[in-house]
Amino acid sequence: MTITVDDHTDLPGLRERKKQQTRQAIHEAAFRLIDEQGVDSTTVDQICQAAEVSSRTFFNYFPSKAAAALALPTATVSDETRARFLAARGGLVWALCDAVGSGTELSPDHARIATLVRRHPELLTTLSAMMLEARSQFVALAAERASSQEQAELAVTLVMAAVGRGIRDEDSGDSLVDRLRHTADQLAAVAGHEMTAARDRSS
Amino acid sequence: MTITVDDHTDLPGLRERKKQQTRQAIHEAAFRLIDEQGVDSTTVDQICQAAEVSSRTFFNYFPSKAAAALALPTATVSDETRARFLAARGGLVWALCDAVGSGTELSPDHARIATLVRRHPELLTTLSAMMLEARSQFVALAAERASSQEQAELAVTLVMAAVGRGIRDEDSGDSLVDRLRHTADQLAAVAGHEMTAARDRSS
DNA sequence: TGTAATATTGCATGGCCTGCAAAAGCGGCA
DNA sequence: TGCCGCTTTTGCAGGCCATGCAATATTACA
Repeated sequence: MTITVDDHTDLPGLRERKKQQTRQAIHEAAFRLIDEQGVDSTTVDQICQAAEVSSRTFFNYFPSKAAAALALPTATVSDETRARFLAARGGLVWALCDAVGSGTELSPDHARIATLVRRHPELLTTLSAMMLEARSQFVALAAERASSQEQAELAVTLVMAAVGRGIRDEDSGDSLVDRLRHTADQLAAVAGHEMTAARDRSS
Repeated sequence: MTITVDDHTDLPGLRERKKQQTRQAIHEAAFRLIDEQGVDSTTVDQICQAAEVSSRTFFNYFPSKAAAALALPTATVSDETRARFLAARGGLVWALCDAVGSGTELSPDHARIATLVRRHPELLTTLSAMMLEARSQFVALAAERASSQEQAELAVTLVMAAVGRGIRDEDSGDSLVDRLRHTADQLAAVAGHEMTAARDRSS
């Protein structure tokens, strides 16, 4: 007789738990060391020693030390995010801020990561590379609600640009989603203002 | 008796000319090989062989093969660009489009480079890293005309976001500067539209 | 022509990252 | 408990990228 646990909770099993544990250990070590010493002065081997894994294992989990320090989920649009986006009321950009923001926010400790990025701007290139990676997915998502492909791309471009700012001022009590919306609003203001004036001028 | 050339044209001298020539040779080789084989399949040594320089010399000119293929000028705000920006009429974003666009346009063959980037998206990360590098300079520039530091940063954020788009549709006959302005305009439209609606809703 | 300045090169070094195959650990089953 | 299939971890080999240093070649100029 198999002694399986009776409840229907998908308990992950020892295997999966250990994997997450290893991943977390690597991330923790990378985070701490890079925060203390900076990116360039920290070697992968150092991180491996601290996390007690082989360097080969390290690269099974992360493609680079910077990625390990950030440990952002593969910025994939989850089904849940997608459903919420499609159901959300409000405009395209408004809803997109929610999708992007909450997706990023999923990371257990995005506040810590934002601080790390602020203290070590070298990480910005890695971060923006990751966002670039995710971009096409968000465009596809946006296209499901946009009136045109172009509008979808523009909206994503705007929100992605806002992320850079939204991550910086972590201090304000607002959630990342709200900060994204606020920044998008400001961007529209700073441009729209004079742009409409310019359009008048040129016509 | 010194036999100096009499005219006041700053002719560069043999030394400088050779340097530019070497730089150009490296760029040309990197461009061609990467266009043919992709970034990852092209090694620095291949580029060096094609350009007939040692690999050590390669790194005296460019920090990476991707940078060599793009060969964008160190995206520094030239005095001329700065002067034109300060003198320009029109709004902050409007003028900034000119500064960023013409600065990028200085590259002798930005059209070729835009095509290369489109054909090899891996180069996007390098490109955006370069833009990130230049960002602070443009923020400083913008601050000289902006009413606040925040406005300066927002304006630069917007224009930089537009660059990504502006580089893509090289086809339209417009200049990069005009395309930047157009995109900034669109961005403002796509956001401003619903954002003001949202603001009304939340108040 | 001779000297100073600068550019190029070779060499050594260290770090990053990947593929491959062996070893170790986990999961189920009798 | 003991065995078998699967997944993860590890070691190793190897290639590439990138930088510092010192020697050499080239240019500038008097």
